[in-house]
Amino acid sequence: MIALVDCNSFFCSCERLFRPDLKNKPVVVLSNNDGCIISRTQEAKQLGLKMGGPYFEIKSFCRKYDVHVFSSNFSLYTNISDRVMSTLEKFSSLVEIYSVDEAFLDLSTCQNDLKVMGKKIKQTIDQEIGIPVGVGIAKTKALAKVANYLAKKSDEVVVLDNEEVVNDALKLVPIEDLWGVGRQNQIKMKALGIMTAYDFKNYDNEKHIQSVFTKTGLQLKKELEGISCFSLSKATPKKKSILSSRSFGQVVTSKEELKKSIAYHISLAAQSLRKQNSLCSQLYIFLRTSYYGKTEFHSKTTQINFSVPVDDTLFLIEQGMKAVDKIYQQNILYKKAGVGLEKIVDNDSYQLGLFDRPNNERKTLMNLMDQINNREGKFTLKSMACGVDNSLWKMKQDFKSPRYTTSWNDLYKLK
DNA sequence: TCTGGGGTCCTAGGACCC
DNA sequence: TCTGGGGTCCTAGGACCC
Repeated sequence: MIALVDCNSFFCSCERLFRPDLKNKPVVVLSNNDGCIISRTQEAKQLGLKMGGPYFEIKSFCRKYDVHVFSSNFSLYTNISDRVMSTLEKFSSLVEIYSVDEAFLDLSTCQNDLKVMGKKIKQTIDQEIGIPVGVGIAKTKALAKVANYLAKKSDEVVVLDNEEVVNDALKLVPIEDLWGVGRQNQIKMKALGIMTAYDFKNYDNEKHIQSVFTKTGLQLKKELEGISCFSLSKATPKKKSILSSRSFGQVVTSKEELKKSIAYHISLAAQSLRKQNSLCSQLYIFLRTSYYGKTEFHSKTTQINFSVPVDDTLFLIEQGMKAVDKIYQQNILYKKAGVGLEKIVDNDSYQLGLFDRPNNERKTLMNLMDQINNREGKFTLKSMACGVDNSLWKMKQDFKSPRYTTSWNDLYKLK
C-alpha cells in the first residue's frame, strides 16, 4: 500500500508557523512579482478567492475582508519542506518526494493498521513541524491520490483497501479532479460520457483510451483498477532540463538590461547544473512581452548547440549574449526573459571532440565560485555581465516575510 | 500600473539510412 | 500505363503536474 501525504495550503501554512496570530484567518501567498495567488488557506477559499487569480484584481477585496497577503518566500518554504520530508522518512524506508508539499510513502511492510498509521503521520508532522497534512492510502499512486483528495474534504485519514471502498470513492471524484486529467483531456473524457473517475475505470475499450489519451492515459486507468503502472522511486533523478526565468517588475526595452537579466539567469541555471554534476549541450534563451499587454504578444526564442557539453558559466554567458543580439528587437516592451539548459549529460562520461581538451583552469574557477557563493550567498562572486544594478528588472515583492529559518539576519526575535 | 515558475512525458512527422 | 519497403533517430509541440 502507498500513502500520499500532502501539506494543506502549504505556503500559507509556512507563513502561519511564524505568525500564530493568523490562525483561522484568511491568508494568501502570491507568485513572484506579486502577480497572482498560488496558495490559499481554507478561510481564503471560502471567501471565494481563486487559485491563480491576479492580485491587482482582488487587492481592495483583500483589504476589505482582512485577508493577509504574503509575497512568496521560497527559501522559507523549501526549508520547511525539507523538514517535513525528513520527518516522513521515519515512517517508511521508501519515501518519494513528489513535490515541495507532497510525498508518496511505501507502506507495504507496515505491520500496523493503516488508518492508525495515517493518523500517526498527521500527528507527528503537526507536532514536530507544525504543518497540517492530509493522508490518503491505497494500492497505487493514482488511488492514493484519490484517497488524499477525499481526505482533504473530510480531514480524516482515508484508506481505500478493498474493491467496494475503491469504487465508492471513485464515484465521488469528478473526472476533472482526477490526477492526470487536465483541461484538454476532461473535455474529451466528457465527450465519451466519462463523468467520474469510476466511469473512467469502467470504460471498456482500452485501445480507444490509448489512442485518445496516449500511453499515460491508459496507465492512469490501470492504476485506478489497482494495477500499478507508476512505480515509487526514492532517488531524486537528475534534471533533464534546467530553466531559469522571471517576469520583470516593469517593462524593459533596453538591450543592455535584457543582457544583464539573461546573464543572471544563466548564472543561476549553470550553478544548478554543476550542483547535480551535469553538463549541457544546448542553451536556449527567450525574450517576450506580456500576455496581457495592449500591443500584440511577441515572443522570440533561440537556441545554441555545443559540440562538447559544458557547465562553464562564463562560456554560457558569452553564448547567451550573442543569442540576445540575434533575437532582440527595438521598441518591444519586454516583460519576461529566461534561459534553459538542455541535452543534459553526466560530467563524468561524455564525448569530447578528437582535438578538444577540457579547460581545467575554468573548472577550478567555477568550483571556487560555487564554494564562495554557497558559503557567502548567491552572487557574492559573479560575472560582471550580470551588472551591479538590476533595479530595472528586479521583481516586485511588497509583502515578503523574513527568512526565519535560513538567514541569520532574519532570525525570529524574542524579548 | 498590475496576470508565476519549473519541470516531465508522449507522439507525429520529418530527416535520414539501406 | 508505370516509381518499394523497412527501419531509426530527432525534435517541436502539446499535454500534464506542482
